Amino acid sequence: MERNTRQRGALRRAFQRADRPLSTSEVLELARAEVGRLGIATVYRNIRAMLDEGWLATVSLPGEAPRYELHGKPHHHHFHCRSCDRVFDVPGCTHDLGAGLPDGFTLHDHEVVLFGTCRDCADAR
Amino acid sequence: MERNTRQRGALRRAFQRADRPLSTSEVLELARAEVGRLGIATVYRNIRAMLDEGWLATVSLPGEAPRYELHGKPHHHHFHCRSCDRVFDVPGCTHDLGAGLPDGFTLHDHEVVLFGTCRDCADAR
DNA sequence: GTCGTTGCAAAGCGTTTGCAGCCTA
DNA sequence: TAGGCTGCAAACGCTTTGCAACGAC
Repeated sequence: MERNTRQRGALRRAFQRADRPLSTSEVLELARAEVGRLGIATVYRNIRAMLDEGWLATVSLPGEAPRYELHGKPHHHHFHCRSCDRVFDVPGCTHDLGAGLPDGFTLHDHEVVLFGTCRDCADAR
Repeated sequence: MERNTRQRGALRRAFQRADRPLSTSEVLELARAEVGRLGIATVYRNIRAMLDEGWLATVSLPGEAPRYELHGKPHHHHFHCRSCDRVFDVPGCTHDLGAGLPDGFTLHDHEVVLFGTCRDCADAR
């Protein structure tokens, strides 16, 4: 039976409050605002548990450490700001990605990552 | 001044012969057919050097170890077969990926990965 | 009081670095 | 022969695991 510990609660709230996918270190930092002695092992253990239970979804970007966000959002892609290294959701998907696929290949799924500069970083200049 | 060692030659030939992006362990295995005592550190050092000199390009897939292929191919995306785990090039890019981007965000670059079944795996069933 | 959970530290694992010896030019 | 290159092993950074103590129910 799962117990509602302070640590677990702080981690869930961190994800719920975030408007973007979070890395393990980002979650650790956010949750430590509530639970000062929170250990990194607890973060990893709970993220895995939340993935298994379907509460979180993995956001893996090419060449980047995986990030995590609440599961169940409608289909969307991700924008990676090369300046601040944060990741944002980009709603919708109107692209015809199956075009140009070699004969005999079957498309099941896709992953689109956009790279550029977010508004905050553009404003900061 | 760069020297043409047996190790470096074996690594270059492995990439030239491959028709798909190779991981570090794949290159190590292929090059060891020529140079039995090849060390993994030499593989990493040479891959980095070949990237710096622009001879190789990184192919990073979400949630996967990076792979490398010859640099200079025209813009293309990658198809990852979930059955045989091989990666294939998909030529062309006709998608309007900037659509739907939040205000203030600037798009510099993008990365598209398609997942599915390749022809070989489809035929095998 | 039980036993799931936590924090710490040690262990793993893939990648990088230090160094003495090797080998190409 | 000089000095770039290599193999080995140790160092590194991130993630996982072992274990005794903690605390939710």
